[in-house]
Amino acid sequence: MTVVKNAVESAAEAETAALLIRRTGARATPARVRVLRLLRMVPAALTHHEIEQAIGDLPVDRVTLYRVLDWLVESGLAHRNADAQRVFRFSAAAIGEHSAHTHFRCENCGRVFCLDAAPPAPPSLPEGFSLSHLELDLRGRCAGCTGEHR
Amino acid sequence: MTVVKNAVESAAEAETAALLIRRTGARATPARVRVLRLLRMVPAALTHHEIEQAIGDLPVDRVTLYRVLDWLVESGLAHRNADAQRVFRFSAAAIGEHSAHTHFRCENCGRVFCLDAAPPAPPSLPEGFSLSHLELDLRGRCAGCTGEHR
DNA sequence: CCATCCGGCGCAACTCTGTTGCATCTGGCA
DNA sequence: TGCCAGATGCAACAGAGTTGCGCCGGATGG
Ligand SMILES: [Mn+2]
Ligand SMILES: [Mn+2]
Ligand SMILES: [Zn+2]
Ligand SMILES: [Zn+2]
Repeated sequence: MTVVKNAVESAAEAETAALLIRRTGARATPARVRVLRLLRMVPAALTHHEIEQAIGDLPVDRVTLYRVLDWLVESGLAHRNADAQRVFRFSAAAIGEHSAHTHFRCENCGRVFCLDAAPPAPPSLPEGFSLSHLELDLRGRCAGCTGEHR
Repeated sequence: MTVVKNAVESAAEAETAALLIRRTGARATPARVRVLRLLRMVPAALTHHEIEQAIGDLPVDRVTLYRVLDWLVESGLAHRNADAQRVFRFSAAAIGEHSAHTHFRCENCGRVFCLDAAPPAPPSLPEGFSLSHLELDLRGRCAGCTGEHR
């Protein structure tokens, strides 16, 4: 019952991912669809390694996965940022909007959570300075990690 | 004239660095003093590689430099954070005050400027999240780099 | 249908950044 | 000055990501 429902939802999610990919003019290959679907369904920023684990059955080649992730970032469908352990983490981009938004990074598990709080207004800069990027960097412990030992 | 003055200032900076190091109870070794002095004099967060270049004469062993940087971070004299290219960058910690303040990083020359604008108020977090660090990350072009080609 | 083409894939080898093990050396104190 | 815990230097290692190149298979045109 729930199994069937999940399977249907799963297929729908895959189709959505495929559409988003084709919309860019590129091919909706299995690797791309599977990775984008995963990123869109998981509320966190995942590492290359975590993604490899998560799509364990029918494994994707290591390099292919790197190239899929590069392509997703380049085409605007995903974000990449280096975590505190200097490993890249990938998360699905918000559909319509590329606009800046606020992130919370858990210092225990390394995951990144996207908050819907609007970014703060930029402060006044010294004469001659120009701003191209503004982001509020928030770190601490996520709900899942609060109260865990160490 | 200016040469002499710079040399004196240079020695004074080195002595300050040595004092800060001894104050922690550890040895003020040449490598530690040279690295901390550099970080304190440069208004930017530098990579291991950039630091190696900057203290070019009398080179420090690669591994020793890594260990010096680890020690500086561990002892609270420097900060480490991974940049967008997933490389660690190191900067001197503010002496008395660790309080959050606003930084502007020039994407052309890489320098970091400390603004006196107060950091924004923290947004409300999801249930169970706790905040330990808040920083406004501002990037763009500094006054010196505005209007330069590329 | 078939030929062709080109984007994507798989594998191997490589680079870059940082770490670990271990022998040797030395800063700072007695 | 002599001592020795704590630093250093060298070599080997590890993880994350990149590059080169030949191959494959889906799209496209006849
Ligand atoms: Mn996000
Ligand atoms: Mn600062
Ligand atoms: Zn967490
Ligand atoms: Zn600049």
